[in-house]
Amino acid sequence: MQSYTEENYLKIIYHLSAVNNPVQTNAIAERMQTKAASVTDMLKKLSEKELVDYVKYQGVTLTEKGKLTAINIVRKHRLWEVFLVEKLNFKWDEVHEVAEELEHIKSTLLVERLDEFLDFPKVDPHGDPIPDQHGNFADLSFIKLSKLKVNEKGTITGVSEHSSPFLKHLEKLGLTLGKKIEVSEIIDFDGSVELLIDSEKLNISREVAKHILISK
Amino acid sequence: MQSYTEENYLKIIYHLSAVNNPVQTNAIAERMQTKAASVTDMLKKLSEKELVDYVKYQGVTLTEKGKLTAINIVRKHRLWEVFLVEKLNFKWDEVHEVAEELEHIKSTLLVERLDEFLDFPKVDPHGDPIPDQHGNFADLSFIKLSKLKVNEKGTITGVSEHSSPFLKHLEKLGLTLGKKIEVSEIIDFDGSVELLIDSEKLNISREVAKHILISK
DNA sequence: TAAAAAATTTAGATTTGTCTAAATATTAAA
DNA sequence: TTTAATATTTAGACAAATCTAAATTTTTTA
Ligand SMILES: [Mn+2]
Ligand SMILES: [Mn+2]
Ligand SMILES: [Mn+2]
Ligand SMILES: [Mn+2]
Repeated sequence: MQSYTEENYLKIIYHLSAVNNPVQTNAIAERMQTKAASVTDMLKKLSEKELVDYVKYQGVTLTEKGKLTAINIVRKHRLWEVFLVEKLNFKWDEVHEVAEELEHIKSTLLVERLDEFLDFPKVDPHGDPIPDQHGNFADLSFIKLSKLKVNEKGTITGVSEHSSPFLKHLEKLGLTLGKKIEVSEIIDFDGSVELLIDSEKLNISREVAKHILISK
Repeated sequence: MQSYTEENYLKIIYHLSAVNNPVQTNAIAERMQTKAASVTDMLKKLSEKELVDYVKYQGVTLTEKGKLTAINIVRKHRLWEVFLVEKLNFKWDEVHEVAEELEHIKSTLLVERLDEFLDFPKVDPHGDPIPDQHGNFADLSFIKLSKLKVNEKGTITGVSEHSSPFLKHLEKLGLTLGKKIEVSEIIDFDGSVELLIDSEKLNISREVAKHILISK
């Protein structure tokens, strides 16, 4: 059994390793809002428990056991986010903090019943895929909206930035999951993107476009 | 803000003080499954935070602030139990352990939305009253089934023992909340009670009868 | 009311997770 | 390829919550 803290380390290592493997001490420290020295201590402990492979100065990789543990936490996090939005009418920018706490509740029965109650959702309110109880993800293919060319069409199916200000901004612009969009123009001057949504024109910054995920 | 551990102490002091006020160190130690010395340490800390009034060797009492904190945890515990039974099809003997974890989740919005989602329940799956957000309980009056005389009738509205074996036993006997019963005989020999439920006779031990709560 | 028993507190350690400052290793630059 | 910069680890401390063993206080019993 892992502590709350150990679970958070595993989850963060899991997310970071998607970008860069093995994962570096400083990267973990930044995400955990702690100091590198504390991370080193924890890596030794997780290594002792065979949840990570850790080589001094070289970085850390999850073992199979560590990976499954991490994925299970991600599963719980995302299921709770769906619950909060679908059943308790939370906004998509309000769920993350609470899910950070709920993801540590231990009962397996609870998770499986929650999954069933929510009708086995495949994605969370931000379009992130929800792994099944064996840790398998349905593979969804996304493209960044910023990669689309003029006249290309697609549907908003995710976001790669989860901060409340960003999500609220999208909401205000009407850029929510499921919306169909078409790129009508890409402005030379600043790279901003002009979209057609419901036959209305809308200009968004390149920065925003980079964090909107599209499927065709 | 209190730690998970502090919250558990406050909740236990709250429950114990209903039986015996001020609450004694050893009583707390037993309920917390810890040692008296650890309790003394924590009482000093809670006293420091003005959550309890503590006099060395004399025992401890909750302050108004401590009491409200404790009641809020009880509120969350019971709401989550309702959720587990009503929405996730848990049995009444399966909910307590999970609720022990869920009761510490911090979001106020979550609690109020959950309350609404559950349609503002007044009692939990064991018949225990759920306080409102201000800490007020609807006052329900119970009598122990063991206090009823022959020919008296009533409805099962609660239990005063929450262990899984006891609850499963009641379930098997059909003695669930809402059932109407009548005492048809009290056996001299062992004090056991003969009931009429749905015109069927059922004999239960005095020990069981003591933990079933009746309203008329 | 003095001794014995029970309850409680203090003293001193331990574990977990954290920190700062100093030492060491790795990587990048000159 | 030596030096400088960056990344990481070690050493030593600390706060929270716990424990055991010993000391103290309160309560009960004789
Ligand atoms: Mn999230
Ligand atoms: Mn999410
Ligand atoms: Mn309970
Ligand atoms: Mn209950």
